[in-house]
Amino acid sequence: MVNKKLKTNLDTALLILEKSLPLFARAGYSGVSMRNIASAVGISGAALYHHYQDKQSLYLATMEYAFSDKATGIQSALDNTGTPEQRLERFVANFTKQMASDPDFRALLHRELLDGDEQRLKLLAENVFIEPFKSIKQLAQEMALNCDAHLLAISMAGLILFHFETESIRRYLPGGLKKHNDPKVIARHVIGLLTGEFGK
Amino acid sequence: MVNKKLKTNLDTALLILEKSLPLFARAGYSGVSMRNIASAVGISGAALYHHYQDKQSLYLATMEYAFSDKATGIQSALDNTGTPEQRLERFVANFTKQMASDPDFRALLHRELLDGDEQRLKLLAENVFIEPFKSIKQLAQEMALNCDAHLLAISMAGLILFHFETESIRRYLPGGLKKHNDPKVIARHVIGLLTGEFGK
DNA sequence: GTCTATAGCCTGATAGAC
DNA sequence: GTCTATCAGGCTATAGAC
Repeated sequence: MVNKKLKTNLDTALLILEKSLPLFARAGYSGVSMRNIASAVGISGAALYHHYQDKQSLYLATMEYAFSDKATGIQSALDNTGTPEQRLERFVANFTKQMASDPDFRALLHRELLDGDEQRLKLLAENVFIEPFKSIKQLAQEMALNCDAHLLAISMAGLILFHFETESIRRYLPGGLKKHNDPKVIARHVIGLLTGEFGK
Repeated sequence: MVNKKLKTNLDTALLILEKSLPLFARAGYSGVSMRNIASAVGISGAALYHHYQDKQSLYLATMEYAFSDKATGIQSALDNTGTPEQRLERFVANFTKQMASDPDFRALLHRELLDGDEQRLKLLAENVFIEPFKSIKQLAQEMALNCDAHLLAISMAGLILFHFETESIRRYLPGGLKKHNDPKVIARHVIGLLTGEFGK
Protein backbone atom coordinates (compact mmCIF):
# COMPACT_ATOMS: atom_id res chain seq x y z
CA MET A 1 0.00 0.00 0.00
CA VAL A 2 3.01 2.25 0.23
CA ASN A 3 3.42 4.48 -2.75
CA LYS A 4 0.23 3.53 -4.45
CA LYS A 5 0.74 6.43 -6.84
CA LEU A 6 3.64 4.59 -8.43
CA LYS A 7 1.64 1.41 -8.90
CA THR A 8 -0.01 2.68 -12.05
CA ASN A 9 0.32 2.88 -15.77
CA LEU A 10 3.55 1.14 -16.64
CA ASP A 11 3.32 -1.29 -13.77
CA THR A 12 -0.08 -2.58 -14.78
CA ALA A 13 0.89 -2.74 -18.44
CA LEU A 14 3.88 -4.87 -17.47
CA LEU A 15 1.88 -7.00 -15.09
CA ILE A 16 -0.52 -7.79 -17.91
CA LEU A 17 2.37 -9.05 -20.05
CA GLU A 18 3.71 -11.13 -17.18
CA LYS A 19 0.37 -12.81 -16.66
CA SER A 20 -0.58 -13.26 -20.29
CA LEU A 21 2.77 -14.83 -21.22
CA PRO A 22 2.18 -18.21 -19.54
CA LEU A 23 -1.43 -18.27 -20.72
CA PHE A 24 -0.49 -17.75 -24.36
CA ALA A 25 2.40 -20.21 -23.98
CA ARG A 26 0.13 -22.98 -22.74
CA ALA A 27 -2.99 -22.44 -24.84
CA GLY A 28 -2.00 -20.35 -27.83
CA TYR A 29 -3.52 -17.17 -29.21
CA SER A 30 -7.00 -18.48 -29.88
CA GLY A 31 -7.04 -20.61 -26.75
CA VAL A 32 -6.86 -17.59 -24.46
CA SER A 33 -9.56 -14.94 -24.10
CA MET A 34 -9.18 -11.36 -22.97
CA ARG A 35 -11.34 -12.32 -19.98
CA ASN A 36 -8.90 -15.14 -19.10
CA ILE A 37 -6.06 -12.65 -19.07
CA ALA A 38 -8.02 -10.03 -17.16
CA SER A 39 -8.92 -12.45 -14.40
CA ALA A 40 -5.31 -13.68 -14.20
CA VAL A 41 -4.22 -10.08 -13.73
CA GLY A 42 -7.05 -9.32 -11.35
CA ILE A 43 -8.71 -6.53 -13.31
CA SER A 44 -11.77 -6.29 -15.52
CA GLY A 45 -11.67 -7.12 -19.18
CA ALA A 46 -12.39 -3.53 -20.10
CA ALA A 47 -9.29 -2.33 -18.25
CA LEU A 48 -7.07 -4.32 -20.59
CA TYR A 49 -8.16 -2.08 -23.41
CA HIS A 50 -6.82 0.94 -21.61
CA HIS A 51 -3.31 -0.53 -21.91
CA TYR A 52 -3.51 -2.34 -25.23
CA GLN A 53 -5.54 -1.46 -28.29
CA ASP A 54 -6.83 -4.95 -28.97
CA LYS A 55 -6.02 -8.62 -28.47
CA GLN A 56 -3.53 -8.74 -31.33
CA SER A 57 -1.56 -5.79 -29.96
CA LEU A 58 -1.47 -7.39 -26.54
CA TYR A 59 -0.27 -10.64 -28.06
CA LEU A 60 2.49 -8.92 -30.00
CA ALA A 61 3.55 -7.00 -26.90
CA THR A 62 3.64 -10.26 -24.98
CA MET A 63 5.93 -11.79 -27.60
CA GLU A 64 8.23 -8.76 -27.50
CA TYR A 65 8.34 -9.07 -23.73
CA ALA A 66 8.98 -12.82 -23.84
CA PHE A 67 11.78 -12.49 -26.38
CA SER A 68 13.30 -9.23 -25.16
CA ASP A 69 16.31 -10.43 -23.21
CA LYS A 70 16.66 -13.94 -24.53
CA ALA A 71 19.36 -13.03 -27.03
CA THR A 72 21.79 -11.81 -24.40
CA GLY A 73 21.28 -14.96 -22.35
CA ILE A 74 22.02 -17.19 -25.29
CA GLN A 75 24.86 -14.98 -26.43
CA SER A 76 26.47 -15.21 -23.00
CA ALA A 77 26.95 -18.93 -23.67
CA LEU A 78 29.12 -18.07 -26.63
CA ASP A 79 32.09 -16.18 -25.29
CA ASN A 80 35.33 -16.41 -27.17
CA THR A 81 37.72 -18.05 -24.74
CA GLY A 82 39.25 -21.48 -25.20
CA THR A 83 39.49 -23.90 -28.07
CA PRO A 84 36.59 -24.33 -30.50
CA GLU A 85 35.81 -27.68 -28.87
CA GLN A 86 35.64 -26.10 -25.43
CA ARG A 87 33.43 -23.32 -26.76
CA LEU A 88 31.11 -25.82 -28.43
CA GLU A 89 30.81 -27.81 -25.24
CA ARG A 90 30.14 -24.71 -23.18
CA PHE A 91 27.55 -23.42 -25.62
CA VAL A 92 25.61 -26.67 -25.82
CA ALA A 93 25.62 -27.15 -22.05
CA ASN A 94 24.57 -23.57 -21.43
CA PHE A 95 21.91 -23.35 -24.12
CA THR A 96 20.42 -26.67 -23.01
CA LYS A 97 20.26 -25.45 -19.43
CA GLN A 98 18.62 -22.20 -20.47
CA MET A 99 15.99 -23.96 -22.56
CA ALA A 100 15.33 -26.48 -19.79
CA SER A 101 14.63 -23.68 -17.37
CA ASP A 102 12.10 -21.86 -19.54
CA PRO A 103 9.24 -24.05 -20.79
CA ASP A 104 7.07 -21.03 -21.55
CA PHE A 105 9.67 -19.61 -23.89
CA ARG A 106 10.00 -22.96 -25.61
CA ALA A 107 6.24 -23.24 -26.07
CA LEU A 108 5.97 -19.71 -27.46
CA LEU A 109 8.87 -20.37 -29.80
CA HIS A 110 7.21 -23.48 -31.18
CA ARG A 111 3.83 -21.78 -31.46
CA GLU A 112 5.40 -18.90 -33.36
CA LEU A 113 7.15 -21.32 -35.71
CA LEU A 114 3.73 -22.85 -36.41
CA ASP A 115 1.55 -19.76 -36.51
CA GLY A 116 3.75 -16.68 -36.57
CA ASP A 117 3.14 -14.06 -39.22
CA GLU A 118 6.00 -12.31 -40.98
CA GLN A 119 6.18 -9.51 -38.44
CA ARG A 120 6.43 -11.81 -35.44
CA LEU A 121 8.86 -14.22 -37.08
CA LYS A 122 11.10 -11.32 -37.99
CA LEU A 123 10.89 -10.07 -34.41
CA LEU A 124 11.85 -13.51 -33.12
CA ALA A 125 14.72 -13.77 -35.55
CA GLU A 126 16.12 -10.32 -34.90
CA ASN A 127 15.55 -10.14 -31.15
CA VAL A 128 16.64 -13.65 -30.29
CA PHE A 129 18.42 -15.71 -32.86
CA ILE A 130 20.44 -13.65 -35.31
CA GLU A 131 23.38 -12.86 -33.05
CA PRO A 132 23.78 -16.33 -31.51
CA PHE A 133 23.33 -17.74 -35.00
CA LYS A 134 26.26 -15.73 -36.31
CA SER A 135 28.47 -16.86 -33.46
CA ILE A 136 27.57 -20.49 -33.97
CA LYS A 137 28.33 -20.25 -37.65
CA GLN A 138 31.75 -18.83 -36.85
CA LEU A 139 32.31 -21.57 -34.32
CA ALA A 140 31.42 -24.16 -36.94
CA GLN A 141 34.02 -22.71 -39.29
CA GLU A 142 36.72 -22.71 -36.61
CA MET A 143 35.95 -26.32 -35.81
CA ALA A 144 36.60 -27.01 -39.48
CA LEU A 145 33.42 -29.03 -39.70
CA ASN A 146 33.18 -29.49 -43.39
CA CYS A 147 29.52 -28.68 -43.87
CA ASP A 148 27.09 -25.83 -44.51
CA ALA A 149 27.31 -23.55 -41.47
CA HIS A 150 23.68 -22.48 -41.68
CA LEU A 151 22.48 -26.08 -41.69
CA LEU A 152 24.80 -26.93 -38.84
CA ALA A 153 23.58 -24.09 -36.66
CA ILE A 154 19.98 -25.17 -37.21
CA SER A 155 20.94 -28.76 -36.45
CA MET A 156 22.57 -27.80 -33.19
CA ALA A 157 19.52 -25.92 -32.00
CA GLY A 158 17.23 -28.69 -33.22
CA LEU A 159 19.20 -31.43 -31.50
CA ILE A 160 18.71 -29.66 -28.20
CA LEU A 161 15.19 -28.33 -28.60
CA PHE A 162 13.68 -31.52 -30.02
CA HIS A 163 14.49 -33.46 -26.88
CA PHE A 164 12.38 -31.01 -24.88
CA GLU A 165 9.72 -30.84 -27.55
CA THR A 166 9.19 -34.59 -27.35
CA GLU A 167 9.21 -34.80 -23.58
CA SER A 168 5.45 -35.36 -23.53
CA ILE A 169 5.51 -38.33 -25.89
CA ARG A 170 8.78 -40.04 -25.03
CA ARG A 171 7.25 -41.72 -22.04
CA TYR A 172 5.17 -43.78 -24.48
CA LEU A 173 8.22 -44.74 -26.55
CA PRO A 174 10.45 -47.72 -25.78
CA GLY A 175 13.48 -46.97 -23.63
CA GLY A 176 12.19 -43.62 -22.40
CA LEU A 177 13.69 -42.82 -19.03
CA LYS A 178 13.54 -39.92 -16.60
CA LYS A 179 17.18 -39.11 -17.18
CA HIS A 180 16.45 -38.30 -20.82
CA ASN A 181 14.83 -35.08 -19.60
CA ASP A 182 17.91 -34.08 -17.62
CA PRO A 183 19.59 -31.11 -19.35
CA LYS A 184 23.03 -32.45 -18.44
CA VAL A 185 22.32 -35.81 -20.05
CA ILE A 186 20.87 -34.14 -23.14
CA ALA A 187 23.84 -31.78 -23.44
CA ARG A 188 26.32 -34.64 -23.05
CA HIS A 189 24.55 -36.58 -25.79
CA VAL A 190 24.43 -33.63 -28.19
CA ILE A 191 28.09 -32.79 -27.65
CA GLY A 192 28.98 -36.41 -28.29
CA LEU A 193 27.07 -36.45 -31.54
CA LEU A 194 28.55 -33.17 -32.76
CA THR A 195 32.13 -34.06 -31.95
CA GLY A 196 31.83 -37.56 -33.39
CA GLU A 197 33.10 -39.06 -30.18
CA PHE A 198 30.54 -41.87 -30.26
CA GLY A 199 32.70 -43.51 -32.90
CA LYS A 200 31.84 -45.09 -36.23
CA MET B 1 -24.63 -38.56 -59.75
CA VAL B 2 -24.20 -42.25 -60.45
CA ASN B 3 -24.86 -44.43 -57.46
CA LYS B 4 -25.97 -41.68 -55.18
CA LYS B 5 -27.13 -44.31 -52.72
CA LEU B 6 -23.51 -45.17 -51.94
CA LYS B 7 -22.57 -41.60 -51.29
CA THR B 8 -23.83 -41.68 -47.70
CA ASN B 9 -22.89 -42.47 -44.16
CA LEU B 10 -19.31 -43.61 -44.28
CA ASP B 11 -18.44 -41.45 -47.23
CA THR B 12 -19.56 -38.25 -45.58
CA ALA B 13 -17.92 -39.21 -42.29
CA LEU B 14 -14.66 -39.73 -44.15
CA LEU B 15 -15.06 -36.58 -46.20
CA ILE B 16 -15.43 -34.62 -42.97
CA LEU B 17 -12.10 -35.99 -41.71
CA GLU B 18 -10.43 -35.20 -45.01
CA LYS B 19 -11.60 -31.61 -44.89
CA SER B 20 -11.05 -31.00 -41.19
CA LEU B 21 -7.48 -32.35 -41.26
CA PRO B 22 -5.88 -29.40 -43.07
CA LEU B 23 -7.97 -26.93 -41.09
CA PHE B 24 -6.85 -28.32 -37.73
CA ALA B 25 -3.28 -28.61 -39.03
CA ARG B 26 -3.13 -24.94 -39.97
CA ALA B 27 -5.09 -23.32 -37.14
CA GLY B 28 -5.20 -25.81 -34.27
CA TYR B 29 -8.14 -27.08 -32.27
CA SER B 30 -9.37 -23.77 -30.92
CA GLY B 31 -8.61 -21.94 -34.15
CA VAL B 32 -11.17 -23.94 -36.11
CA SER B 33 -14.92 -23.84 -35.55
CA MET B 34 -17.47 -26.48 -36.38
CA ARG B 35 -18.93 -23.98 -38.83
CA ASN B 36 -15.53 -23.68 -40.56
CA ILE B 37 -15.41 -27.42 -41.01
CA ALA B 38 -19.03 -27.65 -42.12
CA SER B 39 -18.56 -25.06 -44.81
CA ALA B 40 -15.34 -26.72 -46.00
CA VAL B 41 -17.27 -29.97 -46.35
CA GLY B 42 -20.25 -28.26 -47.91
CA ILE B 43 -22.87 -29.22 -45.35
CA SER B 44 -24.56 -27.46 -42.46
CA GLY B 45 -23.04 -27.33 -39.01
CA ALA B 46 -25.82 -29.47 -37.61
CA ALA B 47 -25.05 -32.29 -40.02
CA LEU B 48 -21.60 -32.70 -38.49
CA TYR B 49 -23.25 -33.82 -35.28
CA HIS B 50 -24.92 -36.69 -37.06
CA HIS B 51 -21.47 -38.17 -37.74
CA TYR B 52 -19.53 -37.09 -34.67
CA GLN B 53 -20.78 -36.60 -31.13
CA ASP B 54 -19.01 -33.30 -30.52
CA LYS B 55 -16.00 -31.24 -31.56
CA GLN B 56 -13.58 -33.19 -29.38
CA SER B 57 -14.67 -36.52 -30.88
CA LEU B 58 -14.30 -35.12 -34.35
CA TYR B 59 -10.85 -33.84 -33.51
CA LEU B 60 -9.76 -37.19 -32.11
CA ALA B 61 -11.15 -38.97 -35.16
CA THR B 62 -9.24 -36.55 -37.37
CA MET B 63 -6.01 -37.37 -35.53
CA GLU B 64 -6.64 -41.10 -35.88
CA TYR B 65 -7.23 -40.57 -39.56
CA ALA B 66 -4.13 -38.41 -39.98
CA PHE B 67 -1.90 -40.89 -38.16
CA SER B 68 -3.48 -44.12 -39.37
CA ASP B 69 -1.08 -45.21 -42.07
CA LYS B 70 1.94 -43.12 -41.23
CA ALA B 71 3.69 -45.93 -39.37
CA THR B 72 3.84 -48.24 -42.36
CA GLY B 73 5.20 -45.46 -44.54
CA ILE B 74 7.99 -44.70 -42.11
CA GLN B 75 8.61 -48.37 -41.47
CA SER B 76 9.03 -48.99 -45.19
CA ALA B 77 12.12 -46.79 -45.03
CA LEU B 78 13.69 -49.21 -42.61
CA ASP B 79 14.02 -52.51 -44.44
CA ASN B 80 16.79 -54.83 -43.40
CA THR B 81 18.96 -55.12 -46.48
CA GLY B 82 22.51 -53.81 -46.75
CA THR B 83 25.06 -52.58 -44.26
CA PRO B 84 24.00 -50.49 -41.27
CA GLU B 85 25.46 -47.44 -43.01
CA GLN B 86 23.40 -48.07 -46.12
CA ARG B 87 20.29 -48.59 -44.03
CA LEU B 88 20.90 -45.38 -42.12
CA GLU B 89 21.34 -43.45 -45.32
CA ARG B 90 18.22 -44.94 -46.84
CA PHE B 91 16.15 -44.28 -43.73
CA VAL B 92 17.21 -40.63 -43.40
CA ALA B 93 16.65 -39.93 -47.08
CA ASN B 94 13.28 -41.64 -47.11
CA PHE B 95 11.99 -40.19 -43.83
CA THR B 96 13.07 -36.70 -44.89
CA LYS B 97 11.26 -37.08 -48.18
CA GLN B 98 8.10 -38.30 -46.47
CA MET B 99 8.10 -35.43 -44.00
CA ALA B 100 8.77 -32.93 -46.76
CA SER B 101 5.75 -34.15 -48.66
CA ASP B 102 3.30 -33.85 -45.78
CA PRO B 103 3.25 -30.43 -44.11
CA ASP B 104 -0.16 -31.09 -42.56
CA PHE B 105 1.11 -34.16 -40.78
CA ARG B 106 4.12 -32.22 -39.53
CA ALA B 107 1.92 -29.42 -38.23
CA LEU B 108 -0.43 -31.84 -36.46
CA LEU B 109 2.53 -33.65 -34.96
CA HIS B 110 3.95 -30.43 -33.55
CA ARG B 111 0.56 -29.28 -32.31
CA GLU B 112 0.02 -32.58 -30.54
CA LEU B 113 3.45 -32.36 -28.93
CA LEU B 114 2.42 -28.95 -27.60
CA ASP B 115 -1.19 -29.59 -26.67
CA GLY B 116 -1.89 -33.31 -26.82
CA ASP B 117 -3.52 -34.99 -23.86
CA GLU B 118 -2.42 -38.42 -22.67
CA GLN B 119 -4.88 -40.25 -24.89
CA ARG B 120 -3.81 -38.51 -28.07
CA LEU B 121 -0.08 -38.69 -27.31
CA LYS B 122 -0.43 -42.41 -26.68
CA LEU B 123 -2.29 -42.75 -29.97
CA LEU B 124 0.47 -40.89 -31.77
CA ALA B 125 3.16 -42.98 -30.13
CA GLU B 126 1.49 -46.33 -30.76
CA ASN B 127 0.10 -45.67 -34.22
CA VAL B 128 3.10 -43.88 -35.66
CA PHE B 129 6.35 -43.95 -33.79
CA ILE B 130 6.82 -47.08 -31.70
CA GLU B 131 7.69 -49.48 -34.51
CA PRO B 132 10.04 -47.16 -36.44
CA PHE B 133 11.56 -46.20 -33.11
CA LYS B 134 12.43 -49.83 -32.33
CA SER B 135 14.02 -50.29 -35.74
CA ILE B 136 16.09 -47.16 -35.38
CA LYS B 137 17.30 -48.25 -31.99
CA GLN B 138 18.39 -51.56 -33.43
CA LEU B 139 20.11 -49.78 -36.28
CA ALA B 140 21.96 -47.59 -33.80
CA GLN B 141 23.25 -50.68 -32.02
CA GLU B 142 24.40 -52.31 -35.24
CA MET B 143 26.24 -49.15 -36.20
CA ALA B 144 28.06 -49.49 -32.90
CA LEU B 145 27.39 -45.87 -32.11
CA ASN B 146 28.43 -45.76 -28.53
CA CYS B 147 25.52 -43.80 -27.10
CA ASP B 148 22.05 -44.16 -25.60
CA ALA B 149 19.85 -45.59 -28.37
CA HIS B 150 16.72 -43.80 -27.20
CA LEU B 151 18.47 -40.43 -27.26
CA LEU B 152 19.94 -41.19 -30.65
CA ALA B 153 16.59 -42.11 -32.17
CA ILE B 154 15.09 -38.86 -30.89
CA SER B 155 18.08 -36.95 -32.22
CA MET B 156 17.73 -38.43 -35.66
CA ALA B 157 14.06 -37.49 -35.89
CA GLY B 158 14.80 -34.06 -34.45
CA LEU B 159 17.63 -33.35 -36.85
CA ILE B 160 15.27 -33.91 -39.75
CA LEU B 161 12.06 -32.40 -38.40
CA PHE B 162 13.64 -29.24 -36.99
CA HIS B 163 14.81 -28.13 -40.41
CA PHE B 164 11.21 -28.16 -41.60
CA GLU B 165 9.93 -26.69 -38.36
CA THR B 166 12.18 -23.65 -38.80
CA GLU B 167 11.44 -23.15 -42.48
CA SER B 168 9.30 -20.09 -41.69
CA ILE B 169 12.01 -18.29 -39.73
CA ARG B 170 15.19 -19.30 -41.52
CA ARG B 171 14.64 -16.74 -44.21
CA TYR B 172 15.29 -14.09 -41.57
CA LEU B 173 18.49 -15.76 -40.39
CA PRO B 174 21.90 -15.17 -41.97
CA GLY B 175 22.88 -17.62 -44.66
CA GLY B 176 19.37 -18.93 -45.21
CA LEU B 177 19.01 -20.21 -48.76
CA LYS B 178 16.29 -21.90 -50.77
CA LYS B 179 18.29 -25.09 -51.00
CA HIS B 180 18.09 -25.51 -47.22
CA ASN B 181 14.46 -26.52 -47.69
CA ASP B 182 15.34 -29.19 -50.23
CA PRO B 183 14.79 -32.63 -48.66
CA LYS B 184 17.81 -34.02 -50.50
CA VAL B 185 20.08 -31.31 -49.10
CA ILE B 186 18.68 -31.78 -45.60
CA ALA B 187 19.07 -35.57 -45.78
CA ARG B 188 22.64 -35.26 -47.05
CA HIS B 189 23.49 -32.92 -44.17
CA VAL B 190 21.90 -35.15 -41.52
CA ILE B 191 23.62 -38.26 -42.84
CA GLY B 192 26.92 -36.42 -42.82
CA LEU B 193 26.45 -35.36 -39.21
CA LEU B 194 25.42 -38.83 -38.04
CA THR B 195 28.25 -40.64 -39.76
CA GLY B 196 30.85 -38.13 -38.66
CA GLU B 197 31.99 -37.63 -42.24
CA PHE B 198 32.27 -33.87 -41.83
CA GLY B 199 35.50 -34.47 -39.96
CA LYS B 200 36.70 -32.93 -36.74
C1' DG C 1 -28.74 -37.56 -43.51
C1' DT C 2 -29.44 -33.04 -44.09
C1' DC C 3 -31.78 -28.95 -43.32
C1' DT C 4 -33.45 -24.39 -40.68
C1' DA C 5 -34.06 -22.39 -36.40
C1' DT C 6 -32.63 -21.52 -32.11
C1' DA C 7 -30.95 -21.96 -27.19
C1' DG C 8 -27.43 -20.50 -24.16
C1' DC C 9 -23.03 -19.17 -23.52
C1' DC C 10 -18.62 -16.89 -24.66
C1' DT C 11 -16.13 -13.66 -27.56
C1' DG C 12 -13.76 -9.04 -28.61
C1' DA C 13 -14.66 -4.58 -27.96
C1' DT C 14 -17.06 -0.04 -26.46
C1' DA C 15 -19.72 3.57 -23.57
C1' DG C 16 -19.83 6.13 -19.84
C1' DA C 17 -19.75 6.63 -14.60
C1' DC C 18 -16.40 7.31 -10.99
C1' DG D 1 -7.18 3.69 -14.59
C1' DT D 2 -10.68 0.87 -13.40
C1' DC D 3 -15.29 -0.29 -13.07
C1' DT D 4 -20.25 -2.13 -14.59
C1' DA D 5 -23.18 -2.69 -18.26
C1' DT D 6 -23.79 -3.74 -22.71
C1' DC D 7 -23.60 -4.73 -27.82
C1' DA D 8 -23.17 -7.48 -31.81
C1' DG D 9 -21.70 -11.47 -33.28
C1' DG D 10 -19.56 -16.23 -32.93
C1' DC D 11 -19.43 -20.47 -30.53
C1' DT D 12 -21.04 -25.51 -29.50
C1' DA D 13 -24.77 -28.14 -29.52
C1' DT D 14 -29.76 -29.48 -29.90
C1' DA D 15 -34.79 -29.82 -31.68
C1' DG D 16 -37.62 -31.05 -35.00
C1' DA D 17 -39.21 -30.86 -39.99
C1' DC D 18 -38.36 -33.26 -44.30
